[in-house]
Amino acid sequence: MIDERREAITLLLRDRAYLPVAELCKRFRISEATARRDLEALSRQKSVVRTFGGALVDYDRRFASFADRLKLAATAKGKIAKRAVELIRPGMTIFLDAGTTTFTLAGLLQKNPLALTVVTNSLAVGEKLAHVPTIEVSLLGGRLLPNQAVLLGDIANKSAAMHHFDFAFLSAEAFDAEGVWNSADNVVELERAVMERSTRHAMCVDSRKLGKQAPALLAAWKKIDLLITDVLLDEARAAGVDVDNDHYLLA
Amino acid sequence: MIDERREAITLLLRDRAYLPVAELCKRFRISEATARRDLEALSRQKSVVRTFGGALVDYDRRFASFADRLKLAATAKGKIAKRAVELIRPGMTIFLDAGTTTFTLAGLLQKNPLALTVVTNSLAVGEKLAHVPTIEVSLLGGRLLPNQAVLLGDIANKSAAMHHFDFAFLSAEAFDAEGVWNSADNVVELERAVMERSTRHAMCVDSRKLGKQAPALLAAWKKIDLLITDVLLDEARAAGVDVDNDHYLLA
DNA sequence: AATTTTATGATTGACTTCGATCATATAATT
DNA sequence: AATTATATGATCGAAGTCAATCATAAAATT
Repeated sequence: MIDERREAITLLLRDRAYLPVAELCKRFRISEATARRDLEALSRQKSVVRTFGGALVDYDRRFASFADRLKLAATAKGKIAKRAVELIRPGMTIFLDAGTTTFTLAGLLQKNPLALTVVTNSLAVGEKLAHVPTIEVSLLGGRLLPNQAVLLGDIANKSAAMHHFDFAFLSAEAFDAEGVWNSADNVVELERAVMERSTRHAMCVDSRKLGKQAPALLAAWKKIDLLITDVLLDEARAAGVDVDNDHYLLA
Repeated sequence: MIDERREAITLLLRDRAYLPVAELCKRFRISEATARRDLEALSRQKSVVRTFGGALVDYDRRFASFADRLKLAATAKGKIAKRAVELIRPGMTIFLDAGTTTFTLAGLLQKNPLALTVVTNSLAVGEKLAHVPTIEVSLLGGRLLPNQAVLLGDIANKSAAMHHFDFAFLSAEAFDAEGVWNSADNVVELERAVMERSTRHAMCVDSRKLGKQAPALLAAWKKIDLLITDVLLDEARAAGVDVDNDHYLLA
């Protein structure tokens, strides 16, 4: 009973964006106290955000704990993103991967607009830049993953082949002596398709990911154009990362 | 001064989704009264929605006055959408066009889920159905139009060719003796590309659009599989609409 | 059946927000 | 410079919201 109701509330919230306590009472024939208790419970489990007098969908929740991940190593991500934008020249067509670092990069582009074409498989990135007048945004096609707002799959891979990128900014889950890793096969398949269509590409990974592995190997070091990270070159090399100065950028 | 500040507020809100009055005061060194006046003004011009203690981005505004258009002829759209879902069988791959009627249709699918593959060029439709467990959602690729959350352009057209649809549900701006019309060339180009890849297609248009024209002719009547509308067949034929009973469905 | 746990509704007082009103300050117009 | 219009801040009573507490009802456990 109680779980059903709370389920119904989150469902309702998905459509409504905002839900006042008073309306909750009317809709479910519930006292204010219970309504508040429901909202408190839901906000505790992070599926909604409380406001004074109501609640709203955690906007960024649509991107599966995106907000939380954004906060992790936020300063490192910020530095990496900053280095990355410095590589971007007006008129370029760039690819922005799905990921928190590239999302941060998109934030920088939004604040300091350049004339660009941006292609992405992330709805978060796309929607962030769609309003910027100087930027033309294209989305890849493909399967829309539930709770992630990311496009993947065969069609996404084929979609990538329909573009050419001057620069691709890719994110990753881990990097070690073998190379750069990511979370799933379909993710690295897309990233490889993008790399093939790019003049240059950069891997944007922060120090938390050094020395780790993830389920799918994206690329060995010799295939990687540029590593942008907050790890010092010496430290990276000590961990077996096979990059030289020409393929490395300190954030 | 005042306009700049209000501009800044909407900009801030784009990132934040929610903005409490108190924070507004701090950020802009402003009294509560002014903060409230700003929010009231912005909500009057519909760019934000007021809540008790703050304001939030008009969620649906991301889809350019989508909310307003949804309300127009809502009952007719509801009926049309209902007729349309009745045509959908489990296992089908269907295309849902961008538009308020097809968005309503998506709402019905969300409430009464079938096992389906849904392809769309509308982010609103895609995000609405992405969470439904039985439905696999694919987005077309293409240019993301600012303030519309719709994918269009050459790449979108080519993307359409990567699928095959058992049924395509298309929306339109107008219909008269000549056929069915829509708002722009790039819109009808995509719709034609979709029609070519569909076993069947249905035009979903409500009575307000009868006897009108729009900038681009989508298709003449002889090329149209099915018209779903709340206009009676006799009335439609009286207005020159060249459909017979086999190609017509009353909503 | 008795007992414990959980969910709910009602009440309370503290706190917050609201809109209205008024006085002041700043900007625009004459 | 004087006047008018607009924007702002402060105050205040009304109304709304909150968390806490308590009593009751329903459900689960024994």
